[in-house]
Amino acid sequence: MRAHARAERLNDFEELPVVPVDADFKDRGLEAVGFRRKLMNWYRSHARELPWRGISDPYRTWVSEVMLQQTRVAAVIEHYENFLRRFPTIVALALASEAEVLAVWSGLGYYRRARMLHKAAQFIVRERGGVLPGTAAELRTLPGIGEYTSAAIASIAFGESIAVVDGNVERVLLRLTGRAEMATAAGRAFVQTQAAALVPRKKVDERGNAAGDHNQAMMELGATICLPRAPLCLHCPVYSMCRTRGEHVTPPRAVQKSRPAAYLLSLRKRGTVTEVLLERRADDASLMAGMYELPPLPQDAIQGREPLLRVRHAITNTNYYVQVFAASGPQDRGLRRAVPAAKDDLEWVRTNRLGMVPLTGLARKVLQRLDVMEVRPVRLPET
DNA sequence: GACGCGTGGCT
DNA sequence: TAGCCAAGCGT
Repeated sequence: MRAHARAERLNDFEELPVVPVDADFKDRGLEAVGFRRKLMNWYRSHARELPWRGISDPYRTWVSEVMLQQTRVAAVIEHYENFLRRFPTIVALALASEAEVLAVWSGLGYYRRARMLHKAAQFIVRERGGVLPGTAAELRTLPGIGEYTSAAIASIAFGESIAVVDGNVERVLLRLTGRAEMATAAGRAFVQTQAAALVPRKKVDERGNAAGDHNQAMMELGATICLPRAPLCLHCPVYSMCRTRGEHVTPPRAVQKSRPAAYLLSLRKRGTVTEVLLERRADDASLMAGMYELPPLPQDAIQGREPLLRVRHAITNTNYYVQVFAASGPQDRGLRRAVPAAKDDLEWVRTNRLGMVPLTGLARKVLQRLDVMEVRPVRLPET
């Protein structure tokens, strides 16, 4: 599929400015000094202000990098501050239960990340006196920290001169070097070499953390300018060095599927407290194991009934069209009996405790939307 | 090396 | 409405 970025983004212009390509870097590689200068000048005036920028606590950098794996910045911002208020240090995280950690992570997705972050914190406290390792090689051995995250933490938090290659950097470098379609093993190896050649060698420059800032600038360029579908080439600081300039194909996306889903909302009063019926997902479930959700209802149980709420919920490539049915009155006993779950998997939970329960994102969304749960779910320890 | 793992705002 | 998108990791 052709990228139409050029035409779409040039409404007010006759054509792109004609700028000669700096050098024949398709074979020789990008000219590093000039590239870095252009990139960093742009980054210093255009970098987004994000809560994890300009901090000096490696633990916070670690948390932010794990949260950012495959996750939008906006979603991370919503959880980052909350998480760090609840678990301000590695020790605090290590001492928490896994359920507490998952409860704060609820809604961020990829819950394995939270479990591995928790396990790594416990390992660090047990084996390393609570101190995060300071090199990429050591970080790489921790659960949940792979090639990308180890390089990101090492360069951003500790100034190590090591190249970071994420999806953004890969896209930027393939396009810059005229290999935009080379999404192969050879292409990735080429990108790694290019990225390594561009990282500043000096640990610290007159502006601060040379390698960490460079890496963040590369990613920022991919995230805000060199976009996957429609790159904003007119705003690109290294346009003059680019071989493709928006003229390249973009890979097709996976097709989306739609599926119906139905859940039961069952509330009961116990004196002054309200309780909601939740179902705990199996520990061996492939998706969201051990987390809590509203009890699912079979489709044939909801025929002819009006839902209390309709929401859409997207999981990977499937859009779930979700209906929630209330069973608060005695007339709805039939609906409650239609829940196929085993009794052991069902649990009445006080609504004022929902913030401490590891809910699935969908359960959290539904309970908040129906005012069963506060929007601010995290309860701080009594201060 | 391929696959499975979540999410929700935007259009 | 339904499709698109976005800072990886482990097996």
